[in-house]
Amino acid sequence: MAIRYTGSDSVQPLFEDLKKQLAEKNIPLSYQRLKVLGYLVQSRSHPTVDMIYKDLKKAIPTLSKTTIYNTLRTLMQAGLVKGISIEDNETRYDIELDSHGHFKCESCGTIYNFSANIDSLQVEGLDDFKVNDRNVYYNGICPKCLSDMNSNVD
Amino acid sequence: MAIRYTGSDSVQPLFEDLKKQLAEKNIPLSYQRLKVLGYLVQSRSHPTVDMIYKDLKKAIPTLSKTTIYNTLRTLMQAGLVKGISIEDNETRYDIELDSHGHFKCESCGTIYNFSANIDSLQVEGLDDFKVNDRNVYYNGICPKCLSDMNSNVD
DNA sequence: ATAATAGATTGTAATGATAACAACTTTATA
DNA sequence: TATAAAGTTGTTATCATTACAATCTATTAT
Repeated sequence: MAIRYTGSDSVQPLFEDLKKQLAEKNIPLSYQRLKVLGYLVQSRSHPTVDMIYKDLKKAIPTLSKTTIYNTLRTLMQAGLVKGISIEDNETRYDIELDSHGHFKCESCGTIYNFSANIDSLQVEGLDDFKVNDRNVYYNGICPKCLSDMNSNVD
Repeated sequence: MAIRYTGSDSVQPLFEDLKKQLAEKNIPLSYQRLKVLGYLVQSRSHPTVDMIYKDLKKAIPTLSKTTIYNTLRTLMQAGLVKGISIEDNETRYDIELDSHGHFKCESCGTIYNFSANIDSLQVEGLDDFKVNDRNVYYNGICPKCLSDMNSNVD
């Protein structure tokens, strides 16, 4: 399977580490920010702003969508969160961990992580460029949808 | 330099080849479609819909933006054109050639091509996935902006 | 050549994600 | 406790993209 970082045992330490990183950067963790960060850490589902909003709204009825946008911008500027846009109008957000690729299923829309050693990619002609970030996006059909398709063929 | 496919000598054959491909797929080339395709081939600048529209509007005053969208969708479905979305709300369009990476300058917004051997990338965990497309997106500062920054330091 | 039909183009209106902004609330500081 | 700074909220504005209906163009059959 391609999904990584899903072991629930790794969630808690990760969360603690992120909180520490924010403290070090003097970014105060309000209740809302804490919840957004916790959502990203625990779901690991590359959610959209709307997904985060709808889910957290249950626990925080006064929550505003603007706060989600603001918080995500703050977390991105702090380098803890990354926005990923795979040919979709809605940006998705992911905790910034060690380099990994993203696979988007064209059938169900799910975005999977997969292990990718970005240093192994042979590139040419970037000698004079200052590279800050490297992303790998794949598209295709995920195993789940592949088997669904096969069982629906008549 | 990272830019490829800019030799003007290669533009004409490329254009002819694309026209042939379209003919083979029974996609009629209207005047508008021809112009859009020609724009993509000759500029190789990863334009947005608006850029294409504004530029072609000069030559075709009756041109509609919807036609640009329609044409690009048609060309994408035919596999000749690819939409690329590097963390920007506006989709950019590129002629589909042999695999190459895209570099977006965070300062000036220009998107450069660079040579990338996507087969060399070491990935893991995609055995059960059907991969249809692979993309590599880099971010950073381009040489031009780098030198501008240096000369502006006081 | 002409009529019928399918497809392409156009302009307008609708949708939906994101940003701008001002008012209000909370937290930190003196 | 008073004051300032920052965070949150709701509303409004913006802008890319899509939906849709009307018009135009090209192709095919008569």
